Amino acid sequence: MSAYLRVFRTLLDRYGPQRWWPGETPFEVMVGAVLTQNTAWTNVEKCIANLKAAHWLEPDRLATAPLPRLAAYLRPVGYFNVKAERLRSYCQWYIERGGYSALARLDTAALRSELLDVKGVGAETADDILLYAFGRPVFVIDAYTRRLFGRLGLVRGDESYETLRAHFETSVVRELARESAFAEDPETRAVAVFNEYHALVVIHAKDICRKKPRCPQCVLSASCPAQLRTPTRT
DNA sequence: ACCCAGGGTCATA
DNA sequence: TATGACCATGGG
Repeated sequence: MSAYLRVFRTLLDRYGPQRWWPGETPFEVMVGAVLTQNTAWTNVEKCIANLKAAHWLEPDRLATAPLPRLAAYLRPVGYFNVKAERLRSYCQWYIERGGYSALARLDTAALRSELLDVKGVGAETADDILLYAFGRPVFVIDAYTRRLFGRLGLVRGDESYETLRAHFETSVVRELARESAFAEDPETRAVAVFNEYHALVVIHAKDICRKKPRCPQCVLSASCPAQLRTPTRT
């Protein structure tokens, strides 16, 4: 089996399917994607709970929200002034563009372009939304992905976001095409694997890197000097 | 007390 | 194109 699928299988065997993204609706996924920027997910959960309790977890409500009050609900995620503005401008765009059903009619390239035009939505947030809210075949690149595959020696890690995304997408799709055990069409298969793959990378980071004492095989934490180059043996 | 967290924008060279 | 400053709370 090829390198990227071997890593995928190893993580899947260890942790099982993650069923991402955590969130009950596509809109909640979008909100979480904005709020989790450089922030621990446990803090995001508190803010989602705040918004739900206030009945503010709706596009119309957030699009017209007074920034000071919205920022107060968002306090636990940090950067709350910045994120209040980002979340509100995202919802304004979301409503202007016709909401989910209208956006879902766009092809993936057009939808990404629209997302990137929203202030506060960068490459990773856009891809989180494309993959986990719209079900598009996009491989999300984050700091964990760079660290893990960099330390595995499969990439350098300092490539541009788009370079890495194209690399992972083509590599995984190519490796999947050699598998004969799948019946679905290639795009459905890619979405399912990209979805699980990113989730497993993040779960692996939370599992390994946060333990104390730190796991000596850790390849994800920035503060862990250990190098693990053969984690994919089965 | 220090480091890190499922980034992004803006100013500068 | 590529760094660096900045945003800011919460848990280890």
